[in-house]
Amino acid sequence: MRMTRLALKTQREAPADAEAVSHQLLVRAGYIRRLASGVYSFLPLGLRVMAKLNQIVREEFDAAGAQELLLPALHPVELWEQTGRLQTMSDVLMTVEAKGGTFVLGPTHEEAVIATISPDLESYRDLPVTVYQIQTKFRDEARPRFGLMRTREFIMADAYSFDASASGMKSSYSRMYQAYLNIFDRCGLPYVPVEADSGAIGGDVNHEFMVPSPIGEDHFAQCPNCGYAANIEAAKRGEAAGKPSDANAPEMTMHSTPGSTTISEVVEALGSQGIEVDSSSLLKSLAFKDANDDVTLILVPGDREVKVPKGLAPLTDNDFESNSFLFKGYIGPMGMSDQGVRVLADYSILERSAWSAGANLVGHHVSNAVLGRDFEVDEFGSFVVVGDGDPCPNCGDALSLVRSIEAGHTFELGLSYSNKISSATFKAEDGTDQKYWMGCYGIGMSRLPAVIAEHFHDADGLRWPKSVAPYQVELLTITPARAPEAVAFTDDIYGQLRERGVEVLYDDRDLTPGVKFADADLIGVPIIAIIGQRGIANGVIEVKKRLTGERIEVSVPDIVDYLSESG
RNA sequence: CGGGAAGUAGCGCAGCUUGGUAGCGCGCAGCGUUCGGGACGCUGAGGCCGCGGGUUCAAGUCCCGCCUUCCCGACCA
Repeated sequence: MRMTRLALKTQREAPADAEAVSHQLLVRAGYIRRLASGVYSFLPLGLRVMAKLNQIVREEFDAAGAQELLLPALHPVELWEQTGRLQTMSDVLMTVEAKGGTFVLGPTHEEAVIATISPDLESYRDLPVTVYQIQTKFRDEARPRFGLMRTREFIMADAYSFDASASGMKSSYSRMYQAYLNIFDRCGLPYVPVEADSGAIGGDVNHEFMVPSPIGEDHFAQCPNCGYAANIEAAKRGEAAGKPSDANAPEMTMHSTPGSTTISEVVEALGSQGIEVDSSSLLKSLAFKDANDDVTLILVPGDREVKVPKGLAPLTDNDFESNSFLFKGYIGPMGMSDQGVRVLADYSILERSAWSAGANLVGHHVSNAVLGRDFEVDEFGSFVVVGDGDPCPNCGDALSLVRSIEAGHTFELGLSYSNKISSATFKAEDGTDQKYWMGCYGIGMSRLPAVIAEHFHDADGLRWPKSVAPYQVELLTITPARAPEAVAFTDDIYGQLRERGVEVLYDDRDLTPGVKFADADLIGVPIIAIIGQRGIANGVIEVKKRLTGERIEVSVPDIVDYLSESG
């Protein structure tokens, strides 16, 4: 493509609303442009990058046995009522009122794919099948940000596997998992597959593909020793080398702490009475109820955030009334088993012998409550949001937290969707109707250019890896208006390279050299060939590798071969 | 949804305190000089100063309401 013909205008300054480097560079270099908050157009260069990424996904998904199709973006609202997600995902759903009724603008396509494909999957003989699409999704994000990173309209590659059994699902899952590894490898990105929480999607086993980044909105915990890696929402801590409880601690003592119902207030109230406590030596005792309204108490250190196990919900004011022995703000673990309350404690509770805690009496807390002497715990486990330095659940080494961007997510859904949609059945070998065992697999395609740009840039601009670059080679002529020989030469090799199928961007604009160099660096094509009268006279062409900054001279007769091989 | 900041030419910004002919840089058009790392001179085009109302002889500027955008938090496949 000749730049004199290319719809492109680079900008020297980034728009004021661009915070992230990727956002600034993609806008400045003319890859994307904002149309509304969280809504971006892909300009010709940006679309070429998307096309490269889409091709990588198609090749790897196809190789894994998946078949491409295209589902609608408009979904009849009834479909979403069936699975209950009209309510559970209402925060992000955008709807359209049309003559034919109400439609959901698909934020994900589990419902739509089942409704579409189930007529073709009537028998166990038809399974397994994996289908995928690359499609625009809509989510009414509370806060779009960082350019392409979090948008309200975005492109996702999403695949769905259908199997006749749990084991079949697992093998479909592992094929797609491998495809994911291949895809991120080919994008040149550093990434870590981590165990994840399934969130609103539901299901059991699932992995997120995380790319470490300072602008990431997620964190995962990683063990440098054994390789354990899990999203902060799913990460578990292990048991530290335990400290035995000290039964010789001073007697448990009650203190008056009126009006102190938060950790910091209690620390202050006790401190003013000369009792040395800080938030880490105060028990945070939180009461939850399960589906049967049975109460569970969870103990974590006062400076830690509790990670609530599935199936438990915080007590409401009504619940406090019906459990008259629980006083909000003054709950402690002492005597709870007598009340029929199950007491769970984080492993970290084992690391200290004497605790301060609520006294189960309004306006009072106790000090020197000792585990095994003054209170009992029914079960220890991982009940905190994991932090830097917590022991790894596998090997006990210190975990570290890594800030990261979620680039992809894979789920074993099991029967969770099939059970909610009546058409999700097939005839099994024994003649009975069975439900599909499903998996789903999503990659945030329109997010990837931003993730890659975050990783591959320098002060001068973008530095695309070859596999996703909009063009492989850029030809840049110096002062074309005064260098007819160089122009004729460049026209010639431009034609030859195109004949060989090399993707070439040709900066034939009659601008001062500085502007052209700066634009080349900004746009970030991996190989830049600089052609001037001077080089031609010396029989050499200067070639710059954008990624490394390396400059080499290639003799004129070799230049086409060189560029088509390295490009 | 809570807290903060901002909307003036395609982009980046000044002008608002103290009301009186709307400016600068980049970009854009023309002419000339330049030409291996974002050159220079001259000329020119381009504005519902976010929207609506109010105060005033007069509002980009003061007052009220609304809208939009960005940041922090909450939320979140």
